[in-house]
Amino acid sequence: MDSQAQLSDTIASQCERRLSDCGIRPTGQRVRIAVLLLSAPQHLSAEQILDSLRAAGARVSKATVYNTLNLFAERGLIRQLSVDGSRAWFDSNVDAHYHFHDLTSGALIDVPVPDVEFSRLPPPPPGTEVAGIDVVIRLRKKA
Amino acid sequence: MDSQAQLSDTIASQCERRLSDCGIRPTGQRVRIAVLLLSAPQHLSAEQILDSLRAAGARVSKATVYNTLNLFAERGLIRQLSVDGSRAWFDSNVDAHYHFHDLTSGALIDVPVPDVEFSRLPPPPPGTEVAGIDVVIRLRKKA
DNA sequence: TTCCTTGCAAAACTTTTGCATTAAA
DNA sequence: TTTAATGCAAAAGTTTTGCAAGGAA
Repeated sequence: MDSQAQLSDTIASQCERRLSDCGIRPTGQRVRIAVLLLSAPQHLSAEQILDSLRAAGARVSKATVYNTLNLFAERGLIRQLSVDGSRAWFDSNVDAHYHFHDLTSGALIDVPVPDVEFSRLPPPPPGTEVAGIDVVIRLRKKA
Repeated sequence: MDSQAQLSDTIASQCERRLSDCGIRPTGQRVRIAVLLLSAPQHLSAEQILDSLRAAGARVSKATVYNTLNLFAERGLIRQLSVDGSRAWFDSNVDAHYHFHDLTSGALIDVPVPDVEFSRLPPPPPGTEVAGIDVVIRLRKKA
């Protein structure tokens, strides 16, 4: 076994562990998706994940990708974002953070929490409480 | 002509005027959609607008509703929002503002700009400038 | 007439679902 | 063996598009 394969095994093992910890049975497809998505903080669409896995030679169905992403999101392993109306983006960074959205390229860039500070926020309407705050800073090319 | 009809005429005339001012030819369907949407600050989906117009007896097609909403948004008469992945919401309030998003009911509520104050914001990446900032405060039922 | 708008249907796209098959414990 | 996951295809939901017909200038 070369070091590349060994490294992959390690990552796969870590992912299996994370899935198990969340009460998710670490099946082949789920681990593959986890390895792809959880290896680094990133934003991927279902289509990108499907293409990536198939390009790597895996046999995966669209249904499984969606089922898996929804399951991961439900268990808090990933976060589903709605920044543009076109499709969902799946964010492997589940720590609180915000986003730049580059309108030219469509790219999403993480903004760490300490980089945004609110000195005033409205009180939530009666009977409700704040579940979370999403901030999307839209970017265009500088004039 | 009763006062109700007179009032409607006035609103329709105002809408026609706004469309003309934006370089949009004020056709029957466009004015109808403008009257519905621009009469008050609100958030409507394409489907809601279609249903509303048809319930009022108008002959309108889905294609025209979408064409018109896209045209209005392009000209800055309305704003298209992506708060949940399910569909687009069209906001007749184009002044800068933010939103509460009630996760229980799905309702959107405007948050005036002065109610949110940033004491710190990240600098935009090199070569870009901030085109706008969207803030969505998600609400759940209070425990 | 000429250009633009509309309606309808179909297409395009993303996401979900039903069901037979396969894999996991 | 028993339960759950997968693949495939089809369905569902939203939005766009092609094109013929209708309306405005």
